[in-house]
Amino acid sequence: MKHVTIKDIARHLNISTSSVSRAFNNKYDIKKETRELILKTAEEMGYVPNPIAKKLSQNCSLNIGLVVPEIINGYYSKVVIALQEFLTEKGYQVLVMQSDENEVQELKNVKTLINNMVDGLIIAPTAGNKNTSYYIEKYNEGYPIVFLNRVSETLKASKVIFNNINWSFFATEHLIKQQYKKIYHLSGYKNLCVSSERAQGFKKAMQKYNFPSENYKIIETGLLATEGMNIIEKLISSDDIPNAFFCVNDMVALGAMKRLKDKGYKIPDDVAFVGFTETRTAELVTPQLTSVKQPTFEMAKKAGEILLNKINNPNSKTETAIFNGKLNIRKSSIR
Amino acid sequence: MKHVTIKDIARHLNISTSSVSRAFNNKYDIKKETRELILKTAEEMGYVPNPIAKKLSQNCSLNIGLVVPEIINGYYSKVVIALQEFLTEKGYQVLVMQSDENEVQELKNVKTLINNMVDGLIIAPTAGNKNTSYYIEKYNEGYPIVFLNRVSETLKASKVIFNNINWSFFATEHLIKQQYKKIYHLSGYKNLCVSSERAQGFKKAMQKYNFPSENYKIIETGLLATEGMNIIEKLISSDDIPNAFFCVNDMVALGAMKRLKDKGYKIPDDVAFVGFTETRTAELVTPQLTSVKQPTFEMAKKAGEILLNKINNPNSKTETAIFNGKLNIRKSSIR
DNA sequence: TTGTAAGCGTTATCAT
DNA sequence: ATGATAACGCTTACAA
Repeated sequence: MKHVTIKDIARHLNISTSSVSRAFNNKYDIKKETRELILKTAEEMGYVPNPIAKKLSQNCSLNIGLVVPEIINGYYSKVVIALQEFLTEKGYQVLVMQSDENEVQELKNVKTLINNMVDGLIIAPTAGNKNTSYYIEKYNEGYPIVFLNRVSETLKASKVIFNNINWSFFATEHLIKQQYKKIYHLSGYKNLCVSSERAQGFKKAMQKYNFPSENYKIIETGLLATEGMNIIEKLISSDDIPNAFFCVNDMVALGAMKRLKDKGYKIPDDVAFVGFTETRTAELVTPQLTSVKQPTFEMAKKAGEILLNKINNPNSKTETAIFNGKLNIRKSSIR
Repeated sequence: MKHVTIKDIARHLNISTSSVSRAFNNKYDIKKETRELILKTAEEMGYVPNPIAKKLSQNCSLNIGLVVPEIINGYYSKVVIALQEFLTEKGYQVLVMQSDENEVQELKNVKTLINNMVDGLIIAPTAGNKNTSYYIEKYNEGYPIVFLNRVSETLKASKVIFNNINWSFFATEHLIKQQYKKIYHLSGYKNLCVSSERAQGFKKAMQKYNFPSENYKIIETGLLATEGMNIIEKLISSDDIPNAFFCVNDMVALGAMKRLKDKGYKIPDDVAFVGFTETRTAELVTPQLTSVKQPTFEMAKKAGEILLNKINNPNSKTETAIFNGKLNIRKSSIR
């Protein structure tokens, strides 16, 4: 159990610790044979460098902090996987913390990670923006931070975001072209910027195609399947079911669809559905759900790239990457 | 950006660093007023203790390593969340690494975490057992490790597992009592112990209720929805569809169910389904899927408890916790 | 090419 | 109650 240290090796070979250190870092002058001897002995003695000590003396941790709203959400699992893959390969370790869609927890996470001396942070914020000013303050002090998703295009910081407005416009347009005449948008929380952007895209399409205002509606729900179910109950009881729903995400769409099916509605004949941010479940339900797919892996990787660039080059400029997606049309929305 | 250190405070107040340290640790003698003065000044100066230095000098990291097969799987997301919650409260930080169902990656993860001086490890192994001997070697050296799930009851190490045999027996029994006469089990990989245990439970039920051997079958598939879909294609083409399927997990069940529905089969009238390890999707499909629910949060927490106990009391004995679940009966399996 | 020694930010054992 | 000081394991000027 006792860790072998650089000193043990030095003593054993009757050389100095600096030589041993050099042998491992291989960037100062050192004789080839000495180096090889050291490495060989180290191997034999079962030496493993102590990263903690390394961090302390180098004042960098080779750790990156990643803060996500929730890991159980397939989208963010993908983000975690993608960043782990990308950053591990670059020699970094990813510390993941999840905020549980809670701003207080999120701020705690960020502070914990900063205290643990991560070299940089990737933050996918939860709804609300109470913490933004704190993050921006850190950002302006030069702390390497990249925001991912759920931040406004106008935020003055490096970020990777999805073109929500355009793609919800396209998704809505698809429903319009399928001749659905009365279309409702189930939106997420108002204070979540991806929600409001998707609502904007929806509205834009409604206006471009001159929908009379009684034929469309934006209804604030949430992000969970149960919330999709609940809103359907309400709409049914007020006898207000449209021909089609465009939903802020797949979970809401799936919940709403489920409840309508249970009540005897036929999908897509009675009511059509389009979701957003494709989940694995979209293909497992009947009918399969039309949805906007985001290039999640690419977006996460891009965030990693921007962050590493900032870490290695502190004067690098603020960088914003905006991604486009793809509308996967399936049976839930075609006549 | 420059971190304020204990030294800065000491210099500023014209006292020694040891006093400052004492003020924070509050376990050595120190005068109340000095302590308060120090804490106040520290606050003002924006002092934040450096955990890296602390780790180095205390030779413990207050980090726990958690290795899971894949984070995108809802089951393991829950494990991550549960352990994060439990361990954070106890003052530990959780480093999550995922193995991507790959034994080589898993071994790498474990070694990375050990090198990073985690105080203990919770390992939820992937399929296969190439690495087991390495883990057991470490375990026997006294390294605190707790295995979670997917390990055999006979493994000589601390572990938290689910009673797969009994609960797949109950799940199968439920189908039998619903009068389904021909029942197939879609099993996972043979070398994954939870798969073989669930297959055992299935077989036990078949034998107890004297099913003739032509009326049941164990078919090895995998753990993914696509694998459930594929096996249905095969069975249809060989005209070999039973009255009911008991599946190794929900994803396989959902995939199989989807494909059968697409082919015009009625669920549960033509074919019934029972899954395992309830997913959120189980309630979103039509009909809703009957499934065995595991007490995931409790199991994860128990693993954390056993681990902390081992860390704080190195002589504590090997401990095994076996959990029971609940069969949530839904429409996919009732006539 | 190698060794010496200071330093990273703490804790903890001595003295005082 | 407080202060010096060594120690944790490693890196890195600087000297030799």
